[in-house]
Amino acid sequence: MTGEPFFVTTAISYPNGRPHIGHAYEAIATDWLARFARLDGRAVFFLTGTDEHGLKIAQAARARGLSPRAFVDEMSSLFRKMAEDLRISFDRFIRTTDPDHRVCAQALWQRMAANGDLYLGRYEGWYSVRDEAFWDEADTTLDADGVRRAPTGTEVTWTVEESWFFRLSRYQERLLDLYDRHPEFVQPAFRLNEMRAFVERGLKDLSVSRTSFDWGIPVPGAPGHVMYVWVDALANYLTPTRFWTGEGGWPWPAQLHVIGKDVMRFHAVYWPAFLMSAGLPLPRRVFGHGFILNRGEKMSKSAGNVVEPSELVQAFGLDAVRHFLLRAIPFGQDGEWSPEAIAARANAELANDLGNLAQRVLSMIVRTCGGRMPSARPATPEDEALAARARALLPACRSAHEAVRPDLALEAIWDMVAATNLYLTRQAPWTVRRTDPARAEAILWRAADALRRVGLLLQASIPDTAARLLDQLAVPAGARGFAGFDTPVPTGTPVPEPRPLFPRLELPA
RNA sequence: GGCGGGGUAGCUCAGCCGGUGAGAGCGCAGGAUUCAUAACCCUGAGGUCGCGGGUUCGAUUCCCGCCCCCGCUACCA
Repeated sequence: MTGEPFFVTTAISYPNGRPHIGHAYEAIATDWLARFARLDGRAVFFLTGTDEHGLKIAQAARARGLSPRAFVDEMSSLFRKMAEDLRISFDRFIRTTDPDHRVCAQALWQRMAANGDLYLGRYEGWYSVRDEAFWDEADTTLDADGVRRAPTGTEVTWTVEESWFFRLSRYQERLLDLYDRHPEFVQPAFRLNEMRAFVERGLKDLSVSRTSFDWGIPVPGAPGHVMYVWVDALANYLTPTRFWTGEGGWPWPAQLHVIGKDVMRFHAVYWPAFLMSAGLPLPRRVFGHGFILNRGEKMSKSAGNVVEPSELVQAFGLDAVRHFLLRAIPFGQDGEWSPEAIAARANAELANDLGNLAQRVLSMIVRTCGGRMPSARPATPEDEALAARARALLPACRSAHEAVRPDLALEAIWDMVAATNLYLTRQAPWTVRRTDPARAEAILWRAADALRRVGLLLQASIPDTAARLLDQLAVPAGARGFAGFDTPVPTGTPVPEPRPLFPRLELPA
């Protein structure tokens, strides 16, 4: 049931700018997956990090008057800090400048070369000396003065550069076969269709080295060449496996790569082709999530709507942010975000539905049950109905986890919270206890146990709040894994005086 | 242009292979209640189900045309 190891990754971030809510979203969603799997007793390896090579980094560093190395040291630390602030439970924060990653990327390269898939060729295109970059012809303009210019306004000239190429064209059939045999490889499903359509149109070989800049991993045996993005960046997933030594690493393949929809092709086409070339197993799945739009608009510096994750956490608290992102947006779709939406969701669900439920149940237990966990007593049909729902919650959440849909898991959990509130209102233990104290205790026990299960499951999404809830329910630290899902808190266990679980938030002015 | 997906209550969306009075959550308005974080519970809100045709006893659900939106259509990650 729970034996399968779970190696899960985010994409690595390109730290030429500061982390934004999009980075936070991917990290939080993947963190939910990792925490859930750990709670479910699986061996988890959660990898995230930064992709630090390339021209843009070198340019950004120069603009700051820093060496590339000094620049990425600083920028990467911002991403790591973000992950820590968001309580992302990564097992390794990888940097593509890490020594073992360099070895890994070169080992991958050599495997691909050994398979005859890398050859020296020429990369040609419209090159801007000022930008140090090639531009698509479609992006350039031929101005009235007869000069062709890049979007940046700099002059471009047709330039030929020596480059290593990967024989991607060899892999068209094998990729299509992969999509046919393992349609779950690319998710959501509509992305698979896009990837298949892309591959069906025919694949050209891929330029995978550059000589025009040197901030990158050297190509083995090819002085002057550094790897150009794909082999370097994608190899990060392989680095913790130490596949090149055959020992000491986390077992490959990864179960899941969580990525943004913008890097779908690189993970669903190039990456499996690289691995096939290297004779390595493929990851089980690649899941492309959507973007978080600020009031319906993509964030950009020019629009002045860039929000840093730390600001959100400061304004609303970490769990309000985590809860909103996981709950409010169907994972895989784009979603909209606003301060009002975060606060409204937190108030309605964390404070009112959940927090108030905990408060009403626990305060009655403390006040009317002598501060000790009551006992179940014979169950009524209403009790059984609630219990059946509660038991079904773990399987439902497991399904949502398997489907990479935290939103569906949280929907099921909040249905349970609502059912428990309704149960409590209908059973009215505050009235029953005047005539039948034992029955009132049984009702409170039933509600408390539903809350306990909710609390266990919420550890994946809102770990701080969930921990407080479980503390208040007197759930022992050793009984908080899903293995204990059907194990109630023993009758008679002292229950502490409850404190409001989650405060109502005021809207920022 | 090609391929794919969409346009359903103020907002976000459910609505398998056509059929009793078109749903949920949020928001809003009433009510009830007081165990509880003015929370929980109940009720209502009267939406051309994008537009126009067609098939059918009957279509939001099938077919055709049109309008609009979105994704993919290779070297910025």
